Amino acid sequence: MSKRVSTRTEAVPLIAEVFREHGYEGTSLSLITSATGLGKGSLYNFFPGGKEEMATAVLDHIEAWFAAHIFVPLATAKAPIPAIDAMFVSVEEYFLSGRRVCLVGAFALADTRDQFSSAVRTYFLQWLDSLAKALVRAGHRPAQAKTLSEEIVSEIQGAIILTRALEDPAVFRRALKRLKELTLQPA
Amino acid sequence: MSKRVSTRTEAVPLIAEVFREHGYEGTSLSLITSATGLGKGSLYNFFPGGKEEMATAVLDHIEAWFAAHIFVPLATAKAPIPAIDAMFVSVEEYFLSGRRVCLVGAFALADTRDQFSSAVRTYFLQWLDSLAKALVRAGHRPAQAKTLSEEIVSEIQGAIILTRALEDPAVFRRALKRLKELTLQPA
DNA sequence: TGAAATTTGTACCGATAAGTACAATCTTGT
DNA sequence: ACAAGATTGTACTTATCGGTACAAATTTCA
Repeated sequence: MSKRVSTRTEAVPLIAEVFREHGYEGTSLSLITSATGLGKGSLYNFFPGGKEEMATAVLDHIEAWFAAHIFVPLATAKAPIPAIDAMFVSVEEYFLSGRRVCLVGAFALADTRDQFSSAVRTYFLQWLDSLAKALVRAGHRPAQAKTLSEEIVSEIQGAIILTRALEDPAVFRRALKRLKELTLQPA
Repeated sequence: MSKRVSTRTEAVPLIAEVFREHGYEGTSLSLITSATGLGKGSLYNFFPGGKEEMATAVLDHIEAWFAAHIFVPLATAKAPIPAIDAMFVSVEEYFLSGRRVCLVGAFALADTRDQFSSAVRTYFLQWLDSLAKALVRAGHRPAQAKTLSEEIVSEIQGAIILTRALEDPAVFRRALKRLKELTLQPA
């Protein structure tokens, strides 16, 4: 249980995992304490705003990770195809072939959507935008790139749900394979 | 708030809506009381097993609705194409163009997945299976029908997430349109 | 109508929630 | 070494949670 952690920075990814597993409402400070080894004193020292500030920190951390590993490469890499391929690899690893929940997606479904609407919206807008940019550079027409990026991001989210529902990671891998092929056929 | 309801049967859809809006953990008996007008006495009279039995009743109710309106027509209708078209119409209406959460999908993401794993699994298996059957009758090859049904069900779930994240029902409608076109092209 | 059974409001239970207060303990810079 | 500041464990508060007990009210039906 306790990972014995001692800084705010180290705590954030562990807290993220608690939110992923239990959702925002289902996450209690005692769960966070047992996941991090941090007592209330430390937690409220690191996050004076309590649970809400922890969730914000987690969402920031997630966005930073995706920006660095996915959004920026997609939007700026010279070669778009390798960047798109790398996205699919990162996505498969990050979401553990669909067994690991996308916290931002989960927040979009619950009533946390309203509380964290800006972070949720930004995350998906950045993903859609950067992916569409890469698709355009890969030879797709702008309108098609927009449609295609929406399809890809949607289906990644849906494939996580279906994978977890059926407890079969092959569902997720098949979805990624299908989506990857879609990116290779500029009309 | 209070809809003033007086039977178990009438209560179930109202309770379903509470679960959809707040998730399982976020749903409290007091929320259910204010949504239905039923006090604890009545609630525990109708649902002796408490919150868990309410969720089970809700899941059963949802499955029955989908079976009657979607799964059975898909699996048995003489003409598969109209049944598939009707599915898309029903889905768009039922999920309010993506603004309304799919409770079963949401349960698959949270740790409720374990508690209600059988209901969650069955719902999606029935959907996949009945849709694949219709696609086969519509001229798709069995393997392709299976893949395609997985793609359709996944993306419907993902489109709900994306629609809610961006607060833009057009996302959902575009996804449905795209998916519908996919069903019309047997290879 | 009146007895039996069902239904329901209310008071209560222990557990746990988020958050606060603060003294004790550690770090740190000099 | 030692004072100032940051950090943290512990005890506490208030609120709410899911659930139980049960008497009062209502319905049922002979």
